[in-house]
Amino acid sequence: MARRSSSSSEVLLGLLTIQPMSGYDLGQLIRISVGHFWRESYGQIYPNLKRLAAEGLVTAKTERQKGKPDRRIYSITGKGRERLAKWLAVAPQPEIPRNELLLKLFFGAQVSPAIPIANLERLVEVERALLKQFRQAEQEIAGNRQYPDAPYWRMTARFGLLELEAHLRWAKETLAELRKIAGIRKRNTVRKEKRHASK
Amino acid sequence: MARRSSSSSEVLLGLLTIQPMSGYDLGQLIRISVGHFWRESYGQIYPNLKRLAAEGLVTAKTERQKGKPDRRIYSITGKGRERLAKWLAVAPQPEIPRNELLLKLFFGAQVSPAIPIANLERLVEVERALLKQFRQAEQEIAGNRQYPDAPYWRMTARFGLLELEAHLRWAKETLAELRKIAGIRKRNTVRKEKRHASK
DNA sequence: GGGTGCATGTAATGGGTTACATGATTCT
DNA sequence: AGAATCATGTAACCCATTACATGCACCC
Repeated sequence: MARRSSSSSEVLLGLLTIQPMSGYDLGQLIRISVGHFWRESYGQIYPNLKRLAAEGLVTAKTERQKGKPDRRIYSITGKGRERLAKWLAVAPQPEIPRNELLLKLFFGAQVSPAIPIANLERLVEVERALLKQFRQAEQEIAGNRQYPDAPYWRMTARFGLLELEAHLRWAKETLAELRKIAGIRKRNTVRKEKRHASK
Repeated sequence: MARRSSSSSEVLLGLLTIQPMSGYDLGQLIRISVGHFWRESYGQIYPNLKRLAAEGLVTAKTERQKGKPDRRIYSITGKGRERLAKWLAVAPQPEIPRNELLLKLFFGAQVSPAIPIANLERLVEVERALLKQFRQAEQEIAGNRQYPDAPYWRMTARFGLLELEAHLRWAKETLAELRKIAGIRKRNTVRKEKRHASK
């Protein structure tokens, strides 16, 4: 059967250890806290919360609001914490994520070098912006001595930082190589044109 | 509708530019060439080849063998090359892959530091082995001046190498920090025990 | 004799995203 | 007036992996 144990409910349990929250809150928090290595859509969050409640891993209470829709606030239970701890102890098996940029680069010879160059330049732009955000965020978390979780949060942030830096270094060296290839191709083209002209 | 254009057929087209191949061959080749950033299962390859043939992007002929099952050999057509080129020109949008190891580390405070430490040590082992393979493979591709694709293959291999190195550096520094945390926790535990004993 | 490799294919299953529905409030 | 935010939820769809089916040959 090999159920592809998805960890989609476990993120919810994990974040609920910080404090009780609604599904909507969880969605927000996922984006800003673990967003650089984990995504969850609401189409996944809401049904999973229901399942967790049915299993007794979380409890829910409805909070009425004026002008705004009701909120369902979920809290993790003792049983939920046990489940979380058990999941944490299972060694994560290494996954190979798909990387479309690399795949396209792999077939780069099929098109003009201008195309992989443009793709890489776009990547550099995006990642440079991300890097800036990251360094700022790191500073903010750095001073945080409140939560016992803070050191762990810093470690994952640091991962993102180092990976980004590695990507940028690679992109820089790769762009240089691609431009060299483009240069050679251009010179060849020019030479061919000259030959044609002088013929 | 937003069809999540999956690039699953495009890998096949791309690899078929190297030479005509069977679905089985494609599966093998995917694993050894782009395997470190792209996976494809046979349950995906065979139906996709059929679809590509129906669209006229590849042609197929059956090759009889003695003792072994027949092979269906696929070749890319002119139309297929066009499709591939068009796909290559579309800028890949950055994807955020899920990383279970990081997710578990993020919630590391919920359990004994021994657990994230063990997870990281396992990662280091696996990635060190991979790194060795990578360096060997790089050497082999390095001398390859045959294919015009070779430079591009080298670039993607280099990406894998730099990323692995970054991961290992991060793991090393993170393990050190985790061990420090484990040490402090141990000392505290000891002190508490002493206090209890002297009480 | 039993495992592994070659080779193709389909069906079951399940994870996950996107789109849609609803509706009040607040900002531009 | 119209867009965005808050808030929950469901249905449609899609993509992908896994399991299963078949069958011969080769090696230990």
